[in-house]
Order: sequence, then structure tokens, then C-alpha cells
Amino acid sequence: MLSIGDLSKRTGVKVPTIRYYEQMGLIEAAERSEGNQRRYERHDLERLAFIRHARDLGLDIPAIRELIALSQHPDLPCVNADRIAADHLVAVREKIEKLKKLEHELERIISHCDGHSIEDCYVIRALSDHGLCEGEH
Amino acid sequence: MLSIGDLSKRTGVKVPTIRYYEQMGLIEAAERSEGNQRRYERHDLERLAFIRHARDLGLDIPAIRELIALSQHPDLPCVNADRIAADHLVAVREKIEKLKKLEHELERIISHCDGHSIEDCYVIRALSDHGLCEGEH
DNA sequence: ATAATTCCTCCAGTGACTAGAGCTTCAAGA
DNA sequence: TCTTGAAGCTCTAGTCACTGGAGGAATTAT
Repeated sequence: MLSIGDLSKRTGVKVPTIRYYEQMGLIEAAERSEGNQRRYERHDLERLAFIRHARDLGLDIPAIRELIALSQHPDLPCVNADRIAADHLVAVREKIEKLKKLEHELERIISHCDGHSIEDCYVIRALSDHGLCEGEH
Repeated sequence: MLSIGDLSKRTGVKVPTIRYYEQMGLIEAAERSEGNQRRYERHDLERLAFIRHARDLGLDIPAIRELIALSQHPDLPCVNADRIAADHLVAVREKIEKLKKLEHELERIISHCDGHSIEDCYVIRALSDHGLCEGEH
């Protein structure tokens, strides 16, 4: 039997976050001690590790809820789980593309600036005048 | 003289967002018509375009506030403006790196799944067992 | 003159936590 | 057994950059 603090230390998930996950329905409401404190078992440790891992991969809470629901029906086909992961991969790739464009644009703006006065500052000028940009954004 | 709706159409910034920027001190409180409606001029159009552009580049509101303040002192050296842009570039690069790791991990997880039942689903198994991961995350 | 559109302010919601107030329970040492 | 300090409890509010809606006033078009 683990206290919420023990569970937190073992998983690296902060105490308030565990309570938040309970509230969001990702973790079942834990049993309570006589004094109303949450008590957890191995089962909860695994569930929380699953959630943590999914969050680290950037999945949002509705997606995690769905994955948990799916994982409780071992006999179903796993296309839905695969779809969630694949959709997320697409979203991650889109974000990378956007950020690469930003990176490129920022590099260009910074490298054009000679570091003298604000008056001639390419950073400021580029922001003021979209015409100085290369890509569309 | 432009209404807030005109300004919105010309800049692509939504009406409530313009009011929000005013509240955040990025735009000066506009003059008002007799009936208390905001009236803008070319000056405001430029300011809003500047803000929009900076937001598109991913700069946050405090950074934009600082850039605006700097831009109003043309005689100052522009190292501070350059620093804001450079710091942001570093942050963008870090985000890209993180997302690339995620992309890689998701690709691996998805490609390992044979698409049969949840019981054997690699997506679910990988989430349950961090030991199946390659990188640290 | 009337109708349709746009504007106003104020308040609440988004996602995924995080922090604090004020109180209760637990665990360890004296 | 008593005490004390840490950890737990609930509830509320704050984060960031908006976004949306209610309810009412002003403006514009017909």
C-alpha cells in the first residue's frame, strides 16, 4: 500500500498531478485509509506509468483516456490504438515543419542584423515589414 | 479612421484579440467615436501587423512588449532586440529536437505493431513498459 | 424609419497542470 | 503515550494567449 507521496516518488508524477488525473478519470479513485488518505497498489503504479509515458510522448488526455479504455479489451483489434498513435505522429511532424520554418526565418533575421542601433536593426525592421520575409507565415 | 472590424479584416487579427492586446498594453487604447467605439489609424495598423508578425514567429507577449519599447528608442544599440530573437531561436531549436525524438519514438512504436489484437498491440505495450523505448524521455 | 450588422463590456472557458490557504492525519522520536 | 513535523485532505484560483457568449448600444444600409 502506497501513499500518494510514495506513488509520486516512484513515478516522477507530482502529487497534485496525480489528484488531477484522478479528477480527469484517468485513474480510478483510490481506496482510502481510515483517515481519508489515498492508498495505492501496484496496479495504480502501472497505470500511472502508462499515463506518464503517454504524456511524455505528447498525447493529450482524451487520447490517453481512449487508450486506457482500449487496453482493457485485449480481444479487440488494435486499429484504433494504432490510429491514435498515427494521428499523433502526423501532428508531431506538422509541428516540426512549422518550427523549422520559424528557425529558418529567425536565423535569417538575426544574421542580417549588424548589431548597431535600433534604427537599423534588422530584427525590428523585419517584424515591422512582412515584405522582408522569405516564406509565407 | 478604421473601426475595430476594419482593422481586424486588414490584419487578420480577430476582433476580441485586438481588444485583448489593448488590455495587455501592446496597443495604446484607441480613440473613441461619440458612441464609444474604437477608431484606429494607419499607425495602429502597423503596430498590429508588427505584433501579429512577432506572434507568428512564436514570440510571447512580454518579449513583444519589450521589442515595442525598444523600437521606440531608435538611437539605442540593438543588442537587446537581437538577444530576444536569439534566445527565441534557441528555444525553437530545443523544441525541434524534442519533437524529433518523439517522432522517432512514435515511428518505431507504430511500425512494430502488426495491427492485430490489443493484447499484442505494440502501441499499448510500449506505453505500458518504458523498457521497450529506445531513447530517454 | 427600420432592419441588419457591428460594436461595447463583462464573464467564463480552453489544457494540463501548479500553487496556496486552512485544516486533518500519520509516523517517528522522547 | 505524547508531541511534533511532515505529509495528506479539499477547495479555489492562477498560468498563457486567446476565444466565445450574453445582453445591450451604436452604426450602417435599405
